[in-house]
Amino acid sequence: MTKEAGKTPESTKVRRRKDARPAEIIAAGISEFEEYGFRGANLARIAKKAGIAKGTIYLYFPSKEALFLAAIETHISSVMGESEAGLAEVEGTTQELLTQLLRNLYARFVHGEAQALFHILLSEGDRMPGVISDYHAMTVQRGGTLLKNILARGVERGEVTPGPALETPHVVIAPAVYFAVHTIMFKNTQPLDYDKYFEAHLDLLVRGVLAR
Amino acid sequence: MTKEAGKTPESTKVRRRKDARPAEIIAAGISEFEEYGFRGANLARIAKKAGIAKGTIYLYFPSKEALFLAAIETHISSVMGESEAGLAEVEGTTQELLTQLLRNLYARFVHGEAQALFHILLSEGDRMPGVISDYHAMTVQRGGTLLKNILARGVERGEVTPGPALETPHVVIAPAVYFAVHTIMFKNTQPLDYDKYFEAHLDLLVRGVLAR
DNA sequence: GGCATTACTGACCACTGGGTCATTTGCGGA
DNA sequence: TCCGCAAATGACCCAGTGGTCAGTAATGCC
Repeated sequence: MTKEAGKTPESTKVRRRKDARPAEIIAAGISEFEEYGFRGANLARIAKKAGIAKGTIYLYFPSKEALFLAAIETHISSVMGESEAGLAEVEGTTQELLTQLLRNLYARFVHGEAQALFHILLSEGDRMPGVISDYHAMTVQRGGTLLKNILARGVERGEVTPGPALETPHVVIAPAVYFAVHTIMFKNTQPLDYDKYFEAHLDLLVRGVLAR
Repeated sequence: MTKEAGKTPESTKVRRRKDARPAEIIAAGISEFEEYGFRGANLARIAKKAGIAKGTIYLYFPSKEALFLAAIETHISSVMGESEAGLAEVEGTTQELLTQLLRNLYARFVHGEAQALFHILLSEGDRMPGVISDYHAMTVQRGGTLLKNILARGVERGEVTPGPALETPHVVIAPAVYFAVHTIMFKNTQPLDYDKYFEAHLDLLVRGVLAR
């Protein structure tokens, strides 16, 4: 998902484009950081991807860390912005809402770029508590609230039976995170069957496991 | 979790102990790799922890990578060995078995050293497909089989209702993995309440979420 | 066209850290 | 006690990389 995306098409000629640079550098940075993480990322390579000299990066960002922060920040809002599409508004049974929410979650989290971001933050989040907080707010926090609302409404409608699991909605989406983790670790050796897994996840939510 | 653990108590005196060295170096390596991961680990620091000179490491291991592999291998079998204690043998209802299995899982995975191992492999597993395979076999594979047996027996007893979730037992333990992931990422900023979470997990298994 | 401004360059610096090896030192045997 | 070997040392080597800066050239103004 990288390659020669945003460089001047023709020319080995130098161009002065002060206002376009930062975004280009950030784009190159995102692709680099996604692929190699923070430590593994290489400034010379980022410069190459952006079609500029290494020194130019330092005209716009004071350090590798600063570029990383800017890139992550940009990436988070881009990735999260997409998934904004008002879910809570949709009418339907709780099961329909949940299914839709989960499909959406899996789509971005398992196949999309959200997974790379997750991987980076999981691996190297220690170095940037601020970013971690933002990330938490935009994912866990927001998703949790949304889920709680859906479930609360479900209880009112008699579609959901109250219980501890509703106050800790984490457990409801946990299997999706597990799927992402499993994919990251084992995709090359022991990949999971997506359809089966998704069905099992839904089944768990619908009826639990133990007979009553 | 490191510090001056396993060095010769007294002395700045050099000692020749060919047979004890590898284990000491591995021990120091484990602690270092746990704290910094592979890339972040520093050979000089490992040597210091082991109470030897850097060069000595290379008398026993040809490279940083080799030491890492040896350390991980040792660590995996130590961590996994502990949890061997035959669970499948215990008599009791399916719910009791599941509860016990989960308690055990949480205990090692959330508080124990298994989490550090998980974190390393998740972050830097790409570089070592062999280790990843081993890890998969010793955790996912084995745990999955165990869980399938428990659930199958539960079905026979009429304690478990059959369904897709039983063929993908991943979803059953997924919340535990989620907890570990959440802990790794957010322990300093947004820690979860363990007891509540555990209860919610169990609740999910017992009765699902949606009313029938 | 000439000039001032400044975006841009890339050779260079400084430092880190994995890996080497000539030298030193502990130790067992004669 | 002395010798020879192998264990251990740590100064050194060098590749990789974040960061610098004197010089270059694009651009806009007169």
